[in-house]
Amino acid sequence: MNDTSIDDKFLKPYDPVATEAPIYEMWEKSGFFNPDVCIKEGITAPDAEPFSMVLPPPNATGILHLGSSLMCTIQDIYVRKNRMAGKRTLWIPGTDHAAIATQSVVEKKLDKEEGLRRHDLGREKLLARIHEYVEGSRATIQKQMRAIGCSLDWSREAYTLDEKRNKAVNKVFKSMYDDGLIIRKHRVINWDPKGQTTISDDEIVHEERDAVMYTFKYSKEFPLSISTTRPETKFGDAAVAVHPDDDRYQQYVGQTFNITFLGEPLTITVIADKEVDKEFGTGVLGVTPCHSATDYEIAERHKLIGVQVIDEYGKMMVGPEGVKGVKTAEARTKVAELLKDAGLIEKEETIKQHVSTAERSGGIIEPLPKLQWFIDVDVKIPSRGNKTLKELMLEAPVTFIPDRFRTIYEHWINNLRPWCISRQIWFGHRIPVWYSEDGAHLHVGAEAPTSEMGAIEGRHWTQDPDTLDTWFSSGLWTFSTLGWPDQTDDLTTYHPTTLLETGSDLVFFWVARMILMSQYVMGEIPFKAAYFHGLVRDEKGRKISKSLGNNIDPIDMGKKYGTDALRMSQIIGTQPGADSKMSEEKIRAYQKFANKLWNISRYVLSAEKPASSEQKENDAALLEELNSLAADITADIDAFRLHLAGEKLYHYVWHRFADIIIEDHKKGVVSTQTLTHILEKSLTLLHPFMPFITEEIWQSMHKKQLLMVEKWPV
RNA sequence: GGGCGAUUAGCUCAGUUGGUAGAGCAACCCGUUUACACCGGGAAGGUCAUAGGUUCGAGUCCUGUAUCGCCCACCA
Repeated sequence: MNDTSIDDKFLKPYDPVATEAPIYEMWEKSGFFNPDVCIKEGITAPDAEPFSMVLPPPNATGILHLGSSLMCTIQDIYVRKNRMAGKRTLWIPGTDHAAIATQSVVEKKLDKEEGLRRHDLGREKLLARIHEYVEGSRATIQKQMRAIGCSLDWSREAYTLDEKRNKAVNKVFKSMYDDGLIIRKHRVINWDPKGQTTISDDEIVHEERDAVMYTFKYSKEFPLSISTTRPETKFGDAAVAVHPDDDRYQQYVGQTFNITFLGEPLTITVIADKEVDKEFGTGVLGVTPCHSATDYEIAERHKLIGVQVIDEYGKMMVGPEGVKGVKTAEARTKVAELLKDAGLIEKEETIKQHVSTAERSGGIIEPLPKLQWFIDVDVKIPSRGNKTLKELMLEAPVTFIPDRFRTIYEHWINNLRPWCISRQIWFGHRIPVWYSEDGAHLHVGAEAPTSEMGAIEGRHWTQDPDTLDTWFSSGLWTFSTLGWPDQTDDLTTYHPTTLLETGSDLVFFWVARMILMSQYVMGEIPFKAAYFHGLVRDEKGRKISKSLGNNIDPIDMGKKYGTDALRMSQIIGTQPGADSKMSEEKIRAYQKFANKLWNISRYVLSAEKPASSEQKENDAALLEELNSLAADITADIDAFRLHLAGEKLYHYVWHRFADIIIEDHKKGVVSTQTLTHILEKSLTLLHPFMPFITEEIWQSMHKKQLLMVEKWPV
């Protein structure tokens, strides 16, 4: 008899647009994205092994790009496979408030559209506008994640700046403060004159530029010549330093000179310090404690104090006419001219120089002395076996994929300096520190101290105006999303998380910070393995950028070729840690594959069904082959070889199933029963990679259960 | 300056412990319209960057070189 019930939709090519949204809705309604529902419905055993991941929270400013869709696809493959394999599987969504990034986007928007600056609105109003903006863009992000097919547990969604996460942030801050890890101190920090805030060492991008190096003397009377690319800073010099073994200058070491530098009085002490390179320039280093981190350290060692000569807007605070009040770049030229006029310049040469710029604003970093909050990574922590944060990070048993990232990570930790965590912007977690009116007392906590808390009565307390580096709250993500500081069941079950998957550009910013925070707060690693994907580039291998206009919108691609085709095209040919190239042509290739699968299903579903079960000569061998494929695919996924798993499935479905097995069925050497079985198992194995079309076909086979929770066949 | 990665068919890339080079796309020839033209069949295409070494045997391991790329870095 003929099965006439095959759906008419199979008579046409596969239509992803009509299919995908209803399928996602069906999944979401089932509640199976939430592991608790899976247990309640008997899909998952209550004592099954957990599998958990956090979604790297996209920036609240973000729209989805090809990097995000690759990330979502990889993670969704793991989540779906493990859920099908019977694990208690949890994947937590969220968004990142991305402090500086978001505030600057909104500020630019306000300036452009309404001509408003941050101080026109004030703190409260600006924050309200930012929150409004963030709400809108979070909704977009959620929609996009659904479009990619992410099987995220939306009931557990989190936001790095929501109330619960704020509670976690404040608690960690207090605890780190009490342990002496968070300290407030004066240091030369990275000041971004454009963004008007400090930034951490990691938020600096080095750019190579041409610069003129001047070799000159402060004055005629001064015996030593120095070399610098920044003569304008020399008004702040406190010393000149030479190497202790440099015979040329030993006679001057220890002497102090009171001189005049272009009309400004300077007191210069000659010191010996091993930091100085004898071979560079004249071998004499002008020490400017307030405007160079190196010089600050040298000065500290020799107990010298410098004067600040550049302000927060990058303008000169001292100097003669034409220098004072002028921006540094301009002042530099002017000082060079004045030195030339005074006959003090000995040499001028153009050299290549690395300039530090702020990652977000592009502003040229001005090292300035400031009182800021830091996390010290070299303080012994009694509650953690007297180990330092550095040690806790180094010994964390986290597997890196590919493993070369472990070396990169360790190298970074070994060179880590105190992490500056305070920012002079308004959007973010407010530093939970209060100062008494007279400045003599300090209180750490979310609220101003009350008398019960042992505060001194009658004092007026003001909260620190600064906010925290966005990575402080991101660092808590694996446990703050699971309910910490409350001791929740989620925390017990799902932490440490099983896997973290993210871009290789986040090794330091985020991955290292999560390991730091989790090791300190939880006393355990945040995840057992960290998997890194590379950059997604265009077909010519160029970075995706606004100025090149080479952006490919994954949502558009999904509509045009099908989300499954997009997912496959991003997985195949992409190894962990390596950059990948994307083109529409590649996506189109997998659209054809989706359609092939569609037509295979059409054939199988309309194949004549035998009255009773029958065996054909090729059946046994085919089933054995399929079992071995399933084992192979499982091993590939578990060993992070998604590109191989995807390729093998593609090859099997097209060149074994379609080309050979179906043809053999036509010849009568394969039973319909076996054919149907092969289709079902192929759909199951393909489901994590191509969830929409496989579910759609599965549903057309009149299955009671969703393919999404079908048992993984190994 | 330090570290890392890549180099395989025209293009994009596989090649998991060393055992006679693979796929997709493009191009070429032929065919088919009752699963699929978003198709089928066929043929073509590579001294695996380069020079050495280890081995019975190297795309795969070791050393050097070149080119490209990335990350880190307080030589002013």
